[in-house]
Amino acid sequence: MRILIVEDEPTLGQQLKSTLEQTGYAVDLSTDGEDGHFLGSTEDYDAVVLDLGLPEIDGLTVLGMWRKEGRNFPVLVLTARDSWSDKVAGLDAGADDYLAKPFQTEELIARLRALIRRASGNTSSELTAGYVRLDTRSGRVTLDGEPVKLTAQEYKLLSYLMHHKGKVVSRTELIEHIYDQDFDRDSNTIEVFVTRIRKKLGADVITTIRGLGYSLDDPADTPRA
Amino acid sequence: MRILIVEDEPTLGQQLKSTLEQTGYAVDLSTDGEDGHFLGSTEDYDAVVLDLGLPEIDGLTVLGMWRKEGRNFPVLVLTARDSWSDKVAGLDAGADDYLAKPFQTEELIARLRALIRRASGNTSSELTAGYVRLDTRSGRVTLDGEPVKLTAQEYKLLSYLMHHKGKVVSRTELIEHIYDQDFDRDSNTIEVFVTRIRKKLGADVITTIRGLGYSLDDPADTPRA
DNA sequence: CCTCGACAATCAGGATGCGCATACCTCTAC
DNA sequence: GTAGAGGTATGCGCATCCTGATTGTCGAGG
Repeated sequence: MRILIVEDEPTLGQQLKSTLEQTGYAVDLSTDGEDGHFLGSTEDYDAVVLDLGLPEIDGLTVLGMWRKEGRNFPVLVLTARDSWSDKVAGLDAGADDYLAKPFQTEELIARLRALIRRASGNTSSELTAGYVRLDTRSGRVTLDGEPVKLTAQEYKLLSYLMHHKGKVVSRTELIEHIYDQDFDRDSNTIEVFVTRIRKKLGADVITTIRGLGYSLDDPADTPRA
Repeated sequence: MRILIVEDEPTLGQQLKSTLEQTGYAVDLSTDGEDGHFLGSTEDYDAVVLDLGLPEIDGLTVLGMWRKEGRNFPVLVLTARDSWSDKVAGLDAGADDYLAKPFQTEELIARLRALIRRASGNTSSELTAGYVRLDTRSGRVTLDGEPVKLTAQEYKLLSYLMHHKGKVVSRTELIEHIYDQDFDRDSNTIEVFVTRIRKKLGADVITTIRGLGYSLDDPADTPRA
């Protein structure tokens, strides 16, 4: 999962970035509205953390522009001001959630998790597909009830696929959402991790669609032929 | 739009109900968890406002039960307690948003609006023509309900035709859209793939218009000749 | 009505390149 | 130093695509 943070205060921004990275997200950080808007318009994010009190361009304006451009990633708005009218304005401008400074980092993480989960149409923090079960909250994966040990990257890949269950996900899409901005796109890492995951969870969890990408299917969703 | 409010405090509940009704919603009000759970399980709501501090059954429990039952209406949680851990628990239990008491009614309305808007943003990505069904999201094709395995090129060709259902598509147009940039135009690949698709989906899905190109027609759209 | 030319459909063999697996290297953490 | 993880490099097998030849079909004109 790839996150964009737009936060003008460098210390807070950096702190957020590293916290989220430790949690397993790929994070891009932008410190002003213009740059942030550009990134959000050109790159593909799973969620955005947006500070309203930005220099030059107001956060609300940036948000408005994104929505006008058709960008529909979930946006969590940070606001220093505590007036509820600002919050309402934010929500009406297309924000999906907001958080008033100061806040607990745990809460930010929980809200991001909820946003991403919701954006993928899931209501529970548990994702399942066949015998595989993934708890986004605890970061645990079980196969047929038995806990399975996945490495960080394996988890990220599997998590992204499970959030987009049933969808064909291209290799580039995976790379874009698992790694941040600059990463060597000509590499076979994805294939390698797919292989490793298959070794741990069974060959049939991830389906290859030759020439298009990968797909994770829930047998329950596939009406028998 | 139909809303369910589960709130044990009668005054607040009634006040919310009338406010929301003035805004144009149809509102059901329940004053305890058990009844509220029953309503949510049996009736069909567009959104639910749920107080966490309920007698008898905890709001979190109710929410958990709903989610387990597969109910996926958006839920906005009300909490008197201000501890962030409760909020985190709520979000992880499947809440879509929360609001801490006391709150401004305007804010509640704005958030409900946002929730409903978001929930209705599910656009299906299915194209159909006769017995053929193509889901652009999952990249899957079914014929009369039966899944059909197409290769990448077959899929691209079919997809393009279905996106331009009823239109006559020339061979050059197909080549230009399926292959990138320069491709040997003197080649009969398109014909080959048309043949293959016809073999898998039936000869009548793609009509040949001699000298012009191909066309994919939906029998439903074609008044009988 | 038949013939002929042009266009379309089909078939099969061979090249391509995609995806898989495995081994190898680097880096970090302990 | 060791162990585990992430990433790179390489060879192989096979599904998939393309090519080119052949067969089939349509339609106009004699």
